[in-house]
Amino acid sequence: MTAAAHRPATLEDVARIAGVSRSTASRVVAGTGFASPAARERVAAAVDHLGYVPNPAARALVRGDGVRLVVAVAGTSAAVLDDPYVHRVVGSAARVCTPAGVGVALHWLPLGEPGSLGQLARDRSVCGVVLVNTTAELLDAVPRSLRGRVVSIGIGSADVPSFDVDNLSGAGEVLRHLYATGRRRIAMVTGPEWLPCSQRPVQAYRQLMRQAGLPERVLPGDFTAARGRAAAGEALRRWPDLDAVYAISDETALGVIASLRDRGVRVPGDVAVAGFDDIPLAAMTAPALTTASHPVGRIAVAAATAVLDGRPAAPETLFPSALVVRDSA
Amino acid sequence: MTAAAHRPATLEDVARIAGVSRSTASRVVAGTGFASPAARERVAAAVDHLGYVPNPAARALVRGDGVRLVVAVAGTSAAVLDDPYVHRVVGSAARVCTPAGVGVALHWLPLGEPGSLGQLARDRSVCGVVLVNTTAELLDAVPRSLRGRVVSIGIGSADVPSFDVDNLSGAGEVLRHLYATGRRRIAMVTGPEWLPCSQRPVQAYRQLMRQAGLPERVLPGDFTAARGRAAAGEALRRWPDLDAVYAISDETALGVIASLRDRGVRVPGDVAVAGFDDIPLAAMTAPALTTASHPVGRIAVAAATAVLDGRPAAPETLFPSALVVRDSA
DNA sequence: GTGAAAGCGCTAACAA
DNA sequence: TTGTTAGCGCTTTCAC
Repeated sequence: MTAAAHRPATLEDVARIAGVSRSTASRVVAGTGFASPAARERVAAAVDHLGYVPNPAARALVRGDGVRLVVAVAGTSAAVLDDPYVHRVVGSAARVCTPAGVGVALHWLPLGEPGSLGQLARDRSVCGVVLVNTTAELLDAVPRSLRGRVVSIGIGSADVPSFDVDNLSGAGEVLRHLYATGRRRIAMVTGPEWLPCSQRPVQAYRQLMRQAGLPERVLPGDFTAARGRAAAGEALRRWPDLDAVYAISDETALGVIASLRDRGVRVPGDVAVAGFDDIPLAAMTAPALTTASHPVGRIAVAAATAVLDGRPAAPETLFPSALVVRDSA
Repeated sequence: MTAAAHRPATLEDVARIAGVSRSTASRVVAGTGFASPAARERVAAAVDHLGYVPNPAARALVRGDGVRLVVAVAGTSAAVLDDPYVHRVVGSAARVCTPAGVGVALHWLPLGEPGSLGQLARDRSVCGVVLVNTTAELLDAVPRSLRGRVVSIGIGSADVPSFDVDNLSGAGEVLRHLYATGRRRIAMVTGPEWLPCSQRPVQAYRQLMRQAGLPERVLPGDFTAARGRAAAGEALRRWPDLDAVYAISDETALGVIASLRDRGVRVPGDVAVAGFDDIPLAAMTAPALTTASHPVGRIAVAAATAVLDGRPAAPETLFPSALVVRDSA
């Protein structure tokens, strides 16, 4: 790697220096096809000498396989793109895509406008799509041409493999823990109503409550701490005998705790609170948060890798969620 | 926008349908150069009819301007790429780059291996670089060929415009607040020692302590909550008369508070604790965290936009940091 | 095993 | 104002 040539080297330069044709140079650089050991060596030397770096855009153009992986987030407003969860997904995806010479783009998918997916499908620079917060409606609108290069973090469909945390059993574990520690008046703060993947934990909740003959108390949420604050007040007002709150996000749970504290309700003494995600700060709060783990990074990596590889993925890949018992419940 | 043609339309198709040449179609689609109103209209109709989406990769190839914006994070290990702060930067950058047809890539820049920047400079698919956690050494190693398309979030140089929070005055404000509320034995938990942009707050600290005739007590940190826990113990051991801790990240501050609480030290009664960033959860903890705001998203957006635009940016753009007084100090 | 040639989708001179 | 021509950097048949 020589000092910066002012114009970055191209494969043509490499070929010339190595005394071979561009085709041969291409074969050894891309590691595809045949080449004599001698040629191999001389090309390698030239690459090294020139500090040659292949241009993924040119390669993608000729092979027709795109240079951008799109993370497409469904939601009611573009504000969903500011969500910390989304940023974690994008960050992890970017890390995986970099070695492949692929960049990550971040799109908002307006609910009820499934047409925006067609746009992505017709953009030849898009090598694939990772859907986040999908709905059944959106899944149905996935164009044929996207098949095999689209996956979903959340619910999936026949055409769209899904990667998600096993939130059904995760929720079950948390709820059983609440029950086992004597809680009987358990309220749940859910995710947005339109979001299918937040329905699973609700199912788990309803089922368990029914089995145990306990009242079902569900409050809609949106994963934010602010909503947690509000929900706690509402819960207390509607159900004064409340002895536990299960929130579907750690942020929300912390909001619940903050609100409870402000009102002089002790946690976990009077009311136990549990969350979902196990964010790093969950261990630092007072009381430390009881929650269930959520390997967002690993899920995003798996989803992005599946798109990049282009191999047919399993219809559903579930990542385990583990109960983490701390102080709040 | 017709139902999905199986093969996405190209400019050629648009031109044919519109009955014009490819160049004319290109001119009206790209909005560059002349075209008669008639041509304009027919091309627009064809685009609409075909659902044509331009291929940014092809465009970038011919214009020589790259399809990826690289977020390059310096650090001692690749683990820096998992940092929530980095993810926020990547997420915000991705959002800005998407309309331009540019994807975001995430690179680790090993400390002491400035050569890795050359690699990026020679990759023609890279339209620009946003440096994060830069050092002077790295800045000096920025290749000429990157000039005009590289910026830094953190310290800058003659060739690299910097975008950063005004952490000097932010830190000053926090420290003055601590002093004004009667704290006199103030310890500071800093960022990594090799990281220049975390030195500014330390300067502010040392200067203020000196002016006030107070002891200087600095502990190295790494922005994590875990380090905060450890640092609190260390501080208590070395300086039993401690009455305040100023941590350079909210996570660290929350770790400090957790550790203090475990040891029976009351916050803010015995020891006040302040942080830096104002993460959303800072308002939810007990006690709620006193801190200074840090508009990471806006900074990242400005940095990415500057790279994308390619216009010469001001050598230094400072974003204001505001003191947020809550309960912990 | 290797090279010549064609072309991915697009833009930018240049001519008409 | 428009079309023709020549590529951008790379991969990939297809002959040799």
